[in-house]
Amino acid sequence: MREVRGGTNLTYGLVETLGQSIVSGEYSSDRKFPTESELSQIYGGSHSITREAVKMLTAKGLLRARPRQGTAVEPESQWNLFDPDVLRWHLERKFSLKLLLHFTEMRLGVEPNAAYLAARNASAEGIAEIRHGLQRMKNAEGGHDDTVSADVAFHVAILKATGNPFYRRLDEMVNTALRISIRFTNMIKGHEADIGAHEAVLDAIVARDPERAFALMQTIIRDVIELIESGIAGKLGIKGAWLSDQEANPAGK
Amino acid sequence: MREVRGGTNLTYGLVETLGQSIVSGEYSSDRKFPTESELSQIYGGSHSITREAVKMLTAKGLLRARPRQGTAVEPESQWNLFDPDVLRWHLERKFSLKLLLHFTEMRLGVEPNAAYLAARNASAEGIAEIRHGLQRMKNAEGGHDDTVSADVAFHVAILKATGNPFYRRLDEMVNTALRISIRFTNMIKGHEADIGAHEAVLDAIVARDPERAFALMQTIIRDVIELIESGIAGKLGIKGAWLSDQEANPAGK
DNA sequence: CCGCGCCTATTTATACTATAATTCGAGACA
DNA sequence: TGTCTCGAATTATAGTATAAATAGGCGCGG
Repeated sequence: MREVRGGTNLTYGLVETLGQSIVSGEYSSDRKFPTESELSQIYGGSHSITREAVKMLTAKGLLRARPRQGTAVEPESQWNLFDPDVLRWHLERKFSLKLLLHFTEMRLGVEPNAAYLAARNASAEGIAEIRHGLQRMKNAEGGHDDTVSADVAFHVAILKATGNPFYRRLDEMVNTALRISIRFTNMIKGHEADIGAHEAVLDAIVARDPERAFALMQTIIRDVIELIESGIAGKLGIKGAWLSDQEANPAGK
Repeated sequence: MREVRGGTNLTYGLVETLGQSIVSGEYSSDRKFPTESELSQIYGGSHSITREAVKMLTAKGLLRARPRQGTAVEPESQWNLFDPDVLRWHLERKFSLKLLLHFTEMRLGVEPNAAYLAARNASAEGIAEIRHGLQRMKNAEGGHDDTVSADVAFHVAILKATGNPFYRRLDEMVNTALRISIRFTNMIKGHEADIGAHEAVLDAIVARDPERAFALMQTIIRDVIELIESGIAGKLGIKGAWLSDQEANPAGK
């Protein structure tokens, strides 16, 4: 998990404020974005601060700046979606089943294979961390820990146990996905994380059985996907306003 | 594929130069990095340019800047590894089987599932693009196209056909992985992309058979992984200097 | 001798002013 | 209607200056 440096100085504060406003849809690629000069007026800070903050957001793919055209929000297809800050700002976005589905489809690609690699590569420390995550999940069931933090800890420990830097770097993606997911499961009750299924994954990892770890994790996540797809199909009484993501329906604004 | 904006102005030029130098290991987290003032002297450009470039690299997780400490390269664990520029700069890094393995393990997580999702979600245009990629691969076999570009086109078309923005955004990761991979396969001859196996994936997608598409793509990539692991185990006559990645062996510097 | 507090120096952070460069849009001319 | 030129809009770059953060060294007291 990356140390967040927002808010400690003016530049980072502006990056945070603008980043959230962009990812949450307040500014978008089909609407006018303030010029640098306007940004300085609206948010305070000097021209230098504004330029530096705009450059940081440009580096993350959120903004583009051109002489005479000014500064604009890039289409979402240009955003660096795996950037830890961009991921985190997604938590400011209005809940949407479509977005949750996309996140969970990504988890479906990543996490079974992470479990597979963890079963092959995990060190003793790695396994201890997964075990700790599971224990936290059990504690959370009794109200002694935070459910989503515990779930995140378990899954992130598996990513780390892969020994692969790319998987490790997906920790923020999983964190964000799970925090969005909890909003969904809170809506529909009766769908808590299945601790037994998670424990089975840990057992397969400990047993150094990659294929089994893969299959078990795949099942966990496919179940979530089915649930989400049920929601999208209207089978769970979820309101239509939560079906689509903000860019998919710009006319709805 | 993202439009690359390096070199068109001083700030972007400096970002490109420093980014390459960092990712290729010329600057690293255990060695002194120039102060802003030194950067201005070494690379030219004013203080503003230097600050803006440093901020951009900070936004990508490559650098950190603190009063009095100066500017330093972050440990690789902090780098935004899925950042398109960071990925591209990996091509400047010395070849390493370990790094290729990491990339390919990531592909193993992503691409079978991309094929699965493409089989479920691909539009007619999406399928046409995959088909075009395959045709390019066939053309490349006869010397009428570039092998790696064609391979990239096929795989990226599948990512796009998923309809999922996260998968779509992994195009640079796959591109980089394949460009590194070609260096390996060029070393050991006799291991070109298996066009038939790729065609079978397309057929499964066209047939809307997700599980089959998944399995076929998984096989393609597992085969590459086995080959890489053979190389790592010394079974292919690959020299030891190419086994490890640059950060894994700082003492070897 | 060790720990704590204070001061100084180092480097980034911020502000400001000014000019240069890019590029879009409008108007004029052929 | 198309092309070219010019002016304006906005970013890009340069430079100067001060403020803020903070590391390190030194001195003093226990």
